[in-house]
This record gives sequence, structure tokens and C-alpha cells, in this order.
Amino acid sequence: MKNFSSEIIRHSTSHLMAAAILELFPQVKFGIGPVIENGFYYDFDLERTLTPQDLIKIENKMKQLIKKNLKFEKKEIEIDEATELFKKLNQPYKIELLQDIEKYGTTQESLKHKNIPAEGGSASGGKALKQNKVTIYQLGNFIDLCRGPHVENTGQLGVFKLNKIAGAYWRGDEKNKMLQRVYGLAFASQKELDGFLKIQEEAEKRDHRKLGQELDLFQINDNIGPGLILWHPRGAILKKIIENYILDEYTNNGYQLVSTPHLAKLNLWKTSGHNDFYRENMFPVMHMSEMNKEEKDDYQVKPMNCPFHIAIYNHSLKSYRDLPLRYTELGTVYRYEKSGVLHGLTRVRGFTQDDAHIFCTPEQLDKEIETTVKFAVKILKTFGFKGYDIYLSTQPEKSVGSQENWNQATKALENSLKKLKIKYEVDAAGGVFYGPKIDIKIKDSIGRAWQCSTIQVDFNLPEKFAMTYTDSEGKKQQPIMIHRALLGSLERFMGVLIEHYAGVFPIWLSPVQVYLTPVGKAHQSAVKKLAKELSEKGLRVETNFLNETISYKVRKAEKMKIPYILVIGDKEVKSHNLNIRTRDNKIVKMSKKKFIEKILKEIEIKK
RNA sequence: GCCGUCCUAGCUCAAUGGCAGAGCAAUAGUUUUGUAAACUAUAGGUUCUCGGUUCAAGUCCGAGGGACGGCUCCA
Repeated sequence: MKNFSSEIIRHSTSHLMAAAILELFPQVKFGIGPVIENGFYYDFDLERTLTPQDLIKIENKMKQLIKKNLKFEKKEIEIDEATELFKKLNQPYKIELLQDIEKYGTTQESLKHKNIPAEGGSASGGKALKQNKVTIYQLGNFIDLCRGPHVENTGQLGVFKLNKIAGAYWRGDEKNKMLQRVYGLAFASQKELDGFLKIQEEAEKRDHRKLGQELDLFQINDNIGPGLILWHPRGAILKKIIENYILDEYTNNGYQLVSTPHLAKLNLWKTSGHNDFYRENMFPVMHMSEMNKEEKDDYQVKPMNCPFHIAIYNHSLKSYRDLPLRYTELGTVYRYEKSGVLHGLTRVRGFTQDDAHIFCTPEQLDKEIETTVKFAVKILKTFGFKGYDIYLSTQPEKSVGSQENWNQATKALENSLKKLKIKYEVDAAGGVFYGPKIDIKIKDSIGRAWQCSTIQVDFNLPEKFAMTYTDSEGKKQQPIMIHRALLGSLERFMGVLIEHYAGVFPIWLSPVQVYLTPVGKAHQSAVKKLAKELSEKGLRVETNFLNETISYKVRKAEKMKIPYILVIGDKEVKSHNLNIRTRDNKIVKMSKKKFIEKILKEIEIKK
């Protein structure tokens, strides 16, 4: 038997599903059906909405079709002929795709989904098709516009499972009709499918929303508002540890701490351009006149910190000798995210950025970018993120500033990446309205990528806010501004961190590091004494004097994933040795002095 | 915002249209415990909200809110 790549198997399974749907719903109109990670999907326009029961029916129909051992038949035909064919089949979406191919030599989807493997999308693919001809594939009664390749017959398919129904806009545009998308998993063997399901189960176990509850880190409360995080004591201490660490790093590396308010007059955001470009992501304006007629100004809760830092810069005349100037702040910003996009800690409406703005001369720009990229990688390593992907995002469709500025800023970012010999991908038109950027996506312990660090070059805000410095010849010059956040949003970063470590934080990040419980009443004073001693060494200690059995108290501490659990009884009081239960469920005997040395050393290691 | 699913005690979940319940957590008492669940009791509810149908609504219908899975978006 021939071996086919999983892309081919997935794509062929997608066709099989479409064929099954055609049998069950003869009126169906097909959208596209590409390969995705671990499987495939196909978009359909159907009379009625599908239910989970329908998935079972479709799966069964697919199995029936497999038994017929149908062939995947390929044909190359003229575009005109294909258009006629799909007209006859009453498939308007396919005709739309054909029109694209005629115009561009490929579909817009294939340009958009550049991550999908070339043989992956139905009627799509990386390379342009030959001008006048397209290939079609037929499986039973189902005919599809498709580059292929496919398996030869249904007997060569692997295992599959339909797992999700969702709405999806035709061509990904919210102005278009919403189609129904059926997602499926497909693998060459049952073993691979099982392996994937196991990883998925693991991902569910480490879901930060679930762990956040189990470890009592935070809540999101309907009465407070969606997308707004309430940090409980254990979560707040974790946040503080991260904030302290990151601010120390910044101030030790040439940044100056500033602090700015959560509100500002609306005019500020008009000057910055945010009011024009991001109005729909800003909270509504506060009209102060509603409070008091004398107050004429409108106010706005801040969606970002930059204009404040610019105001601090502009407060006094700056010399070229002052530059580069780096202002940092843990700035809490509020952005109005649409209700459907909110997600735990990773997509919220109020969050704290480890923000900074670097103001420099053109000559200093390359070096500042380079230093910042290196710095970001170093910081991320401290948190246990070793793998990352880097993206260079270029000028978006809607932007401000001259073309020359854009070219210059993009070039600067490109040069730095090349100089650092870092591999990167270009995210075309993925930049911010005021400038291009470098994004770092970190990979967590189970291989998922998360965007955190962002480094943006901006010539435009300095212009809008009339920023200057005096050069060595006494002439006024305009500084260049770099916006950068290395962790991004603290909330988001903490969500990623929770999933990365599955709640089992390294010692330096653990909200509680040592858990102490006496065996009986007689040992309470010994526990109190030890707790005080450990706290004085800077350790985070929790004691439990509750009327509970030892086993129960250990169980509770284990569930909270506390690194060291110490039970104090006669043995410990007499011998001055401690019995320490670690997170791998081992009990280690050690002197108090040695234990303190060990744990303090473990905390130091991160640096 | 759009498509779909869901919403009952702090958490996880029960309850043919017919008295709103269990386990865990919480609180109190008893027990003073040696490394993942002692015992007993108590308390805990506008069944997301509003409206409708019905003798009777957690359950059926309508509107709204929120969560979840996607889509779009993510400065």
C-alpha cells in the first residue's frame, strides 16, 4: 500500500466529507475545504443548521462511501468549461473562486492562508495555476475545483473524526454570508489520532481558566464586567513578583520609571490619531459637562500609554546628549474588545502592559532595536520560554505618515534582525497604523505559540506631538520613537505562564513556596517559629493550624502545587532535621540550614 | 459584532410541566491527628434577568445578559 502525507490524507478526507454531505443534503452549496493543523474543514451553505447528531450521520455516510472504495478522479479542463460545470451543479461559490483564478492565477484564499501547505486548500495552493486551465476532482457524485493531489481511492484514507461545527464568513469577510463550517481531525493511523487526543486532553488540563480557579489565582465576575480581572491574593502575589522582576530589569538596563494616569482629555487621542484609527476599540467618551456645565472637556480612558510618555519628554528641551531616553511604566490600559473575542486572561478589556518608549536619534535606532530584541529574548528565557518565532510586520493598508518614514522604519527593523542573524518571517501589512514592528511569539511547553513581545518603530507620533531635540550644531531635530512591550500584557502573559507550567511554577514564581503544618497542638509554636524564620529570609510561607488530619492538609497543599510541604512533629522538634515533601511526592530529610540554603539558591538560579 | 451550544448553592452536577436536591468547599462542635479526603451538625437558592403560555414553569415560548467553541478583530 502506498504511503501518503498527512496533508494529502486530510485534504482527501475533506473531499470525502463534502461528498457525504452532498448525499445527505443535495441542495448544499460548497465553500472551501482546506487542510489545517491535525485535520481539515469544509464550509457549506445549507438550508438548515447542523446539529451534533448530524455530525454522527455525516461520519456514518463517510464510512459507507469508504466501503464503496470510490476513486478520486482528476481532470484538467478549461476555466470556461469549469464555470459551465459549476453553473450546472448550482455552486455559486466555486464560480466566484474560478473568477479569481482567471484574474489572479490563484484564489485570494491561497494568498491569505500562506501557512497552509501548498497541496492543502481546495481550489487553493501556493503557486499560481496555469492561466486557462484548472483541475477538478471527482469523488462519487461530488465534483470539486481543486489542485490536489489526493489519494487514489477511499481505501487509502486514514482515521478521521468530525469534531466541531462553527459559523464562518464566506472568504473570511464579516460582510459576507456566514456559512457553516464542519471541522474534522484526520490522521494516517489510529495511534496518531489517539496521540493527538491525548495532547488535547493535556491542553485542557492546563487551561489557565481552570487552573486559575483551582489554584485560587483570579476570577472574572459578571457583576464587575466581562474581560476585567480580579486577582485573588495568590494571583496578585504572582503578578507582583513578575512586576518587581521586570521593573528591576528595566531600571537596571537604562530605563527610567514613570507613572501616568488612567484618563486623559479626548483631544490627546485626537492628536495621536488613535481616535481616528481605533475609535471602535476605545471605551466611550466621558462628557464632563454632564457633571458640571463649567467643565467643557471630554475625557477618555486610556487605550495606551504613549502620549503620556511623550508629554513627559516634551516637558523640557532635550539635547542629543540626553538620548536615548527610555521611559517605562506598568501601564494599565482599557480597550473595548468585542464580546465574542474575550477569552480568560489572554483577551481582556483591561490589562497592564510592561510598556516603554525609547526616544533616540536616527544614528541610535539600529542599536536600540538590536539591544531590545536581545533583551526580550533574555527576559523570556527567565520565564522558561526557550523557543520563539519572530515576525516582521510591515505597513498596513490604513496608515499615517510619509512613505519615506515607513521605508526607513521598516529598513531599520530588518537591518537589526539581519545583524542579529535571527530567522524571521514577514507578516505583510501586519504593522500598526503609526509604524512597522517586530513581534516575538513564544512557544510554550506543549508547543503552542503565543504573541508577547512587540517592538515598533514610529516616526509619526514624534511628528504629531512636535517632539524635538537639539543636535550638536544647535539645530532642532525630531527624535525617533520605539514602542516596546516585552511581556506584552501582564494578564495575557500570566495566562500563558500558567499553561506553560501547568500551574507548577518554578520556586521563584510560586505564590506559596513553603507550607507548614504541625502534627498536633503541641507543635504549633514550633511551626510559628519556623514560619517566622523562613519569612524573614524572604520566603513565602503558609501555615495550617486547622483542625484537620495531616493527610488532608498535605492533600490540600499538593492540590495547590506548593513546592515544599513540611510536617512538624516530635521528630523535627527533637532532631532539628526537617522532613520535606516535594512536588514529585518524595520526602527528603534535611537540616533546616541546608533547606534554607537550597531554596534560596533555587530562587537565585533564575537570574 | 456574526454562527452554534450552554447558564440550577462558592465549585462539579441532579430534578416526566407537579414540595429545588447531592457531593465537594464553607461554618460550628467533637477528635490532636506523621505525609493525597476523620466524625457529627449547621448554613447556603430571585434556578442569569425581564416578559409570556399554564391551575402549576428550573423545565415550554419571546426578548435581553453572560460563558463556551468557532468566524471576524486584536494598536
